[in-house]
Amino acid sequence: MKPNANSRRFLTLRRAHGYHASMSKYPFSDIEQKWQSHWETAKTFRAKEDSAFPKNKRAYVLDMFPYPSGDGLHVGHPEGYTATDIYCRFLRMNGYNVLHPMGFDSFGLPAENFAIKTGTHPRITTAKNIKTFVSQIKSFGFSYDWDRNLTTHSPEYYKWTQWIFLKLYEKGLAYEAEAPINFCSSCKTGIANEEVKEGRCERCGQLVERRNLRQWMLKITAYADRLIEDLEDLDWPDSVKTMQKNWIGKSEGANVMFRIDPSDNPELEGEVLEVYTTRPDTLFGATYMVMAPEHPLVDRLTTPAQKSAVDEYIHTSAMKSDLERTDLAKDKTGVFTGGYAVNPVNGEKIPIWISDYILISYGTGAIMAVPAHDQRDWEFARKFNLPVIEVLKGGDIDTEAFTEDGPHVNSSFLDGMGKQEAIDTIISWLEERELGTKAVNYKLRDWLFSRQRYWGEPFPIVHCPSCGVVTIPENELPLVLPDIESYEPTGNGESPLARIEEWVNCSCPKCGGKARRETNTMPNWAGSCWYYLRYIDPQNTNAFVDPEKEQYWMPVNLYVGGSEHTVLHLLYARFWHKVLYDLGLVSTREPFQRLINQGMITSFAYERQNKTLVPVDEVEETGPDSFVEKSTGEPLTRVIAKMSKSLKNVINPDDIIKEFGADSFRIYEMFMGPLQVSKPWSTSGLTGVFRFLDRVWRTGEKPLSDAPVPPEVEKLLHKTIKKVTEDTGALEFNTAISQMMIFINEAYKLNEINKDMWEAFLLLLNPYAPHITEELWQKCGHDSSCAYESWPVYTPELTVDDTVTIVVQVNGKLRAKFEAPRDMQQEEMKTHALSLERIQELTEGAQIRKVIAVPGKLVNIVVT
RNA sequence: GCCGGCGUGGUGAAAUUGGUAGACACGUUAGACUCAAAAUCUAAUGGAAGUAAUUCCAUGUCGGUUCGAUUCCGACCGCCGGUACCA
Repeated sequence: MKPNANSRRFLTLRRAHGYHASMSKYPFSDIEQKWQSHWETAKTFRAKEDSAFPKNKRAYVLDMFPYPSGDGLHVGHPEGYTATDIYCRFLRMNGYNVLHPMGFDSFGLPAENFAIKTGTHPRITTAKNIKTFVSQIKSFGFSYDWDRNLTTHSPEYYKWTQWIFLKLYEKGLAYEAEAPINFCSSCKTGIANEEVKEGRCERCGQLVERRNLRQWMLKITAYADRLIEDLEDLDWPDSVKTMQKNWIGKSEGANVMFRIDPSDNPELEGEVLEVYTTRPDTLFGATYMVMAPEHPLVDRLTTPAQKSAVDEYIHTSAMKSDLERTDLAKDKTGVFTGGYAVNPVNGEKIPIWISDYILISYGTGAIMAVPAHDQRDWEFARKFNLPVIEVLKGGDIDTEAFTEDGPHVNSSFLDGMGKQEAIDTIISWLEERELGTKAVNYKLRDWLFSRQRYWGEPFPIVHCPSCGVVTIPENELPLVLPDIESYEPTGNGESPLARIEEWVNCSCPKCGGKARRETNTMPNWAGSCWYYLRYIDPQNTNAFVDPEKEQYWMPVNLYVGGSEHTVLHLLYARFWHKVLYDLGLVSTREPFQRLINQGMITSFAYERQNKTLVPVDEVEETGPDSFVEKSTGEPLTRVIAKMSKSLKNVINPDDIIKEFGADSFRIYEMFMGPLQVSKPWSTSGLTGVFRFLDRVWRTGEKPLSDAPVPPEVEKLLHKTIKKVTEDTGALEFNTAISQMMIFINEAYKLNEINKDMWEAFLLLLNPYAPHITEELWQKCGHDSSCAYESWPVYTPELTVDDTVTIVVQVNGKLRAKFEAPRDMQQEEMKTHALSLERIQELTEGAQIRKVIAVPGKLVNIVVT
């Protein structure tokens, strides 16, 4: 998974504010190193499949693994990782057996592009980057079971990626196709529709062109219905479910056969043009047909008189990129072919046009146009003066197409019916006469599963002149990626592997004759489609996962990652998982039971009047919320933007840890706001949590004793336990932290600290700030880690106050307050409120219409 | 355009089975400590008026429901993310 932003050293506004963490005596650096190496050598967080834990006391908590880019970790990564780490530590202390692994999505283009530039083998670059990532991730003190670490580029791992591909192939879900694909001339590779952003390559920004190349495709469309249906039972955000549904884009309608009129060209006798429509009920309103320029019938339908115009149109649309084709959307273009079709319901002869607003890849690549009831058809008809026939009453078809429901007119046997009834009727009518069928279409296309690249999994496939496509036997896996001399693509669209003669030429596993290996490699998504299963049993050499272990841990109870993977990664992984489920290889229908998208960490940026952005180092703060550009003095507005190198607002986590410590970093990222929303980084905000931890440290230096806890502090402790327990379980870390701040602000005022109270607080704080709390726990006289201590419990009676403040309102406005016992009854509240001097003043002379009392809250007096 | 999300102090934010708007934190101001500064500690801090008690205004805008709306409903405005003629 690729990072969105790149980390780079950045001098923060911290110095301007004069705050420097090293001025304090809290020795975070020593403590953090000490405990990190303790956890590592003691293997504190190793997960075992211990049957003593019942199923409901096991938790699989997963982070989306990173692509190990050369830029290292940026501040966005640790946000999700910290959240899951806090949750895991919390669960362990609550008696759960927790599986919490980390690994690397280590095949991918950047390492290969670097190889092209420098000649360094991607394996070397990747290993180096992973080393950096591991040490960076470890510096946060996350409680991963590092023994389960995996990398998708290692042969031990991709052996099983290849093995799963063979299963897909055996099931008929992988096939070859010669298809026009998006080709990036800069990456020299084919790319999926999903990787084309606004007509440009998502990775390099190059305009994408179309090319015909032989490709491997995965039949994800065969699972479209189940991918929609099974969303139902998942504990995922509704927005993600909706996006996946929209992406799959199921629509129901009918395929309708239109006979081609052969009167001008006898060769067309018996030829049929099939269209897909969601509105077969409007068939009587079809006044023309439109085919995609790429439609196979275009050539034969075109009359000699129209040939030059049609050829030219086909040529221009082929030259257009997808971007241009869609950009010109508002202004419809098209050409008449000269051919005619016959409307099956009434025998009318209607002209056939071609236009690039019809996509060859959707439906049948041709439509019947009903301009009265489809806006696109309406625009097209208006431009080319084609007739418009109203077949549903209710709209004004002179101004726009009417797409709502209404009674049918001009439609013979459908007249008077509503939309749904007419659809059902016409479909049966068509089916009886074999002129059409009910049909379902999806926006989802099959998954283009090959890349003409080096740094990916080789396909376990051989092409034999006599046997055709032959799979490599399972016992010969992995098919190892060979070393090569040059990483440059061949330019004709083949992968660099095609140049290694001794690798490409092989013998056919079936007939032993001369054969050639498949030279495409798998896309980056392949490895990330099943990594969560391999963590369960990463060393297994006999199977991709042991079934018993799989059943022990699956499904993933909580999956946390960025929303950029909402559609693709999550859809692809669900697809593979369902295939494995159908093969009886995994026990759950879905891989990820609960999903959370963490928000993006953004940054402040400064905008000129003309909406251009100024790099942070060019900005001067002249007052509260007022900023000017240093060089020009132009006033600037502070806005929120993504971190970017050019704006110089990228934060490097290493710098922050060095200056403030990992515990501060962890708590700050959680304190910024709710996990799910995006929030701007502010280093000055970080000082607040640093002060909090420093205050914890100083409180820990006070004498510990068994001195009685003042009653109000004891109550505060129990309220804090309650709030932190509830909020941590609900992943509402920001409010839990705020409650712990409230507690420490009181506790540090005491001269002596009660040991039991202090230990309870340390355990509450431990998931958030594991290093400082381990150290303070040890100072309390314990000689082992507190990672598996029992979570503190609160006494419910101590979490509520005996007296509450009752608010008195007059006509809904706050006018007075009084203290009352928590259980004061409504009548007494009313009497007391009305007796208050202030209220008597305000209600004097007025008529009291009504008095409302809400126990424990307020009294509202309505007067006129 | 469509789909999804979000609009609260100078800043990050809190509070919703409808019941004290602004917890906690940053910043700012004043004070203590200090030769001085930093750090630390104490206090104040939504806006306006008033010596004060207190009053008025305030959760994007307008309207509705209600004794009472940041919370529910309707319309609109703005921002962010996704998507692109899917017949």
